[in-house]
Amino acid sequence: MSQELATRFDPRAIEPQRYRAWQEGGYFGVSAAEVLEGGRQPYVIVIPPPNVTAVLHMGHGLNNTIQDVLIRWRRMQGRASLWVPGTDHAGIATQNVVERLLAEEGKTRHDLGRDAFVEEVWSFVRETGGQILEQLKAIGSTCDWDRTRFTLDEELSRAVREVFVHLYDKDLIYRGEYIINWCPRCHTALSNEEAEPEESEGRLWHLRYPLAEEAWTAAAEAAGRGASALGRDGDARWYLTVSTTRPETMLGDTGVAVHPSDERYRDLVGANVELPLTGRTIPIVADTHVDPEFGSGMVKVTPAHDPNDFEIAGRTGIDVLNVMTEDAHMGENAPEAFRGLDRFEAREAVLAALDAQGLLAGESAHTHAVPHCYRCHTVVEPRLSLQWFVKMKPLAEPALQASRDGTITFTPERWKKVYEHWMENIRDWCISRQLWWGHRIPVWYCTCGEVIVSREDPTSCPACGSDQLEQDPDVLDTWFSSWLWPFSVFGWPEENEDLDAFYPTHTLSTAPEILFFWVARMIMAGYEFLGSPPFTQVYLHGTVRDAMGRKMSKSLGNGIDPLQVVEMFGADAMRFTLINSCAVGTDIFLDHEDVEGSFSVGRNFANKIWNAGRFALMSLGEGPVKPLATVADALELEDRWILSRLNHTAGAATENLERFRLHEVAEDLYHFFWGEVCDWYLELVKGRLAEDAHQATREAARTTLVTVLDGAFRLLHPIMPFVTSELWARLPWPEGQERPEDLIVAAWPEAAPDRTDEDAEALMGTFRDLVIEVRRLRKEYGVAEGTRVTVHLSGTTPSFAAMVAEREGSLERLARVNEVVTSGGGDGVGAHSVLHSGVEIFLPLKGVIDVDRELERLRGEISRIQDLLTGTEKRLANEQFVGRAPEEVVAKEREKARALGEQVAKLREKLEALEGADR
RNA sequence: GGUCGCUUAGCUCAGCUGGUAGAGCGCCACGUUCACAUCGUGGAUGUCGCAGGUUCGAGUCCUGCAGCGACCACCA
Repeated sequence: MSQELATRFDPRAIEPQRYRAWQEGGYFGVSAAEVLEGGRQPYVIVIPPPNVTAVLHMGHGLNNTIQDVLIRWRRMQGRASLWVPGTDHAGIATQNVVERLLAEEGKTRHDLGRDAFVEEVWSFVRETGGQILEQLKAIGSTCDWDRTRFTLDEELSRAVREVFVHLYDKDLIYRGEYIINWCPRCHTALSNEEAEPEESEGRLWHLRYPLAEEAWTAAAEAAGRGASALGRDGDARWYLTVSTTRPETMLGDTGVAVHPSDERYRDLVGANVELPLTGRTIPIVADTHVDPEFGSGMVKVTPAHDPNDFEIAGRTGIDVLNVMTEDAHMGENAPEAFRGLDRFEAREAVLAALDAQGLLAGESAHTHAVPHCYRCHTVVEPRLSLQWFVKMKPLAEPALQASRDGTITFTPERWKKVYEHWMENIRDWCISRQLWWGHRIPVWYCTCGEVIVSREDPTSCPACGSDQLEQDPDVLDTWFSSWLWPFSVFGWPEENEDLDAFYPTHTLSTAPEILFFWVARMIMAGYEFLGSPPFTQVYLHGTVRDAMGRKMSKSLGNGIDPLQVVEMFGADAMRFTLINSCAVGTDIFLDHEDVEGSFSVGRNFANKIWNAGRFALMSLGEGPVKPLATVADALELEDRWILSRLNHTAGAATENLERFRLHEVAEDLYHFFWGEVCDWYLELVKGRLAEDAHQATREAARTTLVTVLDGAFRLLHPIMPFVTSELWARLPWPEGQERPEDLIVAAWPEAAPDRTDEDAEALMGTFRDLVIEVRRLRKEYGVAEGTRVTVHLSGTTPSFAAMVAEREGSLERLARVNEVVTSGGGDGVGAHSVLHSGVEIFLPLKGVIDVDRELERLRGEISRIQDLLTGTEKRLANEQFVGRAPEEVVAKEREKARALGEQVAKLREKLEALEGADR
């Protein structure tokens, strides 16, 4: 049967069938009964739901591979391992996609109207949405697909509605006028997290505001005290100077502020200022927000267009005047000359108008961070508007406590601090979005003024009985459904068995970028609505970046398509490469211009596993395999050694998985399989597996090989499920031992202290030393590959000598040694060396290599290098050179001299070894 | 400005509780011995950012300095 296996691993030939077989075997699904009645311990992960319109990218590839590794590992441990999949309706993102499609037909969403547009989005989502879940199957994800959820499902919408009403009834949801981040293009509010600041070179303009005449006397005195904001037009009017990066907002100024303890301006507080271009008069007020040290210590206050200024207005009682429309054009409150202008046009116009009146004092360069819309990149406009908010402070308390007392852990741990810092300074959450796609806010307004917040759609007003109710037009922030995900997927608020069995979940794996957006809010929701944490371990993985360190993204075109990688090298290769690169807390670098190079580690390893398995299956033959216990007496050193190593590796793998040290798991398994099983065990055991080998030793080797491969495949399975299960399924099985029906549910190997064999490990270590040293000496002295050599050892211990005597066949095979003399000796021409164990090696070379020719070659080499060295030393002795050449050149020359000197010394040593002895 | 983190081989990074510096990729040489050239064997390359300190011993702990980065908050 083994002849069927190709010499190269071809993942396309096995992966799809394997996945189908698992699905048909029903290995992904877990029922509540298994936990509640069967007593199985659950292990649950809810997937971070990708956007319903998303296409798999490498970030998903990484995150979902991590989750699948954990899920598969726990499943093998016997846990009721459940991974719940699903997608997110992704408000703005999805609406944008459909709006763009409409735009291609020259239509806007307004042309369709709300209901038709939402229906359009639905049909788009039904047709093309969720393809990412299909793509997850190609990378091997073992989600329980029967539990797939969507944040707009009826069940989940019920949870959203319940939560809104619950919070509203607790006075934790309120509606208020606030300055929010507004995207004038998307026409919606953005949370702080959705407004992405970007450093930009801006300008700071200095504007002059004339003081009302009655304040001139005070102004003159203030100027005498060093009030730098004050100035005068010759002998005429007094004015003050304020600075701004957004001059157009001055049209909405309703005050000028100074710090209350700023002595310079104390007499001017309460005085009036004539606001240019508007004909309005505004007061000077005192507020602690002003930094007396910055600029002139005087600030223009625009409450409707700046969050800080809005707060100043709240404290000082000055007016709030909105001069812009929702498109960020100048609105009806702006002077007629500017009305209708876009904000940037208005900026120019205002500057020109001020300049014309001599009120522009100048400008200076100014670097500051300007927030942009995370979706469309438009400059965000702070905007006064009526929005719904959640009071977060009360929700944050238990969620903060959970981190502090260790109920919830963060990996890497540094995120704990970041999380706690954010929670301690939490702000209210603006949850309304001016979109059509999403959960409609469950609030109705009656003409009588009554506000109805209800779990069911009301038909009439409970206050006046009118049926003229109007629902709030806004929808909820996408995260308002996402934060309920860990329990809404199990049917909450309905009491049910799934919830009992699977909530709280265990691990949440995601990117640190959404720690605040999502993770923190889920924790708060868990405590508020179910009184318990939604999960107990938060694992935050790194970002996938390109060779230049840039985040992989569609817009930069530097992404690598995971499906392409699967097509080229297989899912196993991709999974291994990703896990092998994700050391805790570090980002992953892949080169999109060299996909093959990026994934060669995984591809090569998968191929290595395949070929080792292929060889083993061929060598094992068809006959029955004996159980380990029955061949115990016939085990050879290498058998005991590799079984001990397997045990050790299993222990390390378990420990590292528990601590999310996935990179270490991958690396350890790679070295165990390649560096120990393949490089040593298989090589050592080849002779013993031959048909004509001694029966007892052959059976011991067969049993050990099966045991080791079984163990190795189990350990590798979570990371490389396809190649391992394909080979595992073909392994012959020890007689009388029960064989699990599939590797995917085979028991995870747990380490046992009594399976560690210290003696075997130590002896094997010295044996490996010996082989490596002989190989090295052979190469160094140019012994031809096929030539056999004799090895003399002195200073051996009896056990070492015995071990070597037993391993002569192996030494022949591994190092082309035809005889080992352990009684010391070893005179004559040859190579000497000392092992770590202190044993001395002598390799006679007389008759093995042409000593005279080697001597001649060495002498030639030495004189050649000596010439180079002499030249270099001459240069270094030359004062002209050392004095005038650039320092780095001289340093390089010194380095060269040192290296050459070392080389010569080494060659001389070798020469002496060959010459010294009498031949 | 605040907080956190990073600086180890040409590149990307491991090195978890202090005990003789590691991996992958790349590089050099040799190799068609029947699992694998997506391979084998051997090799070269590091004053572990700089300066101090604790210790028998420090890449690992402490202090300072320099450079880089992330996040948060932003000063008009």
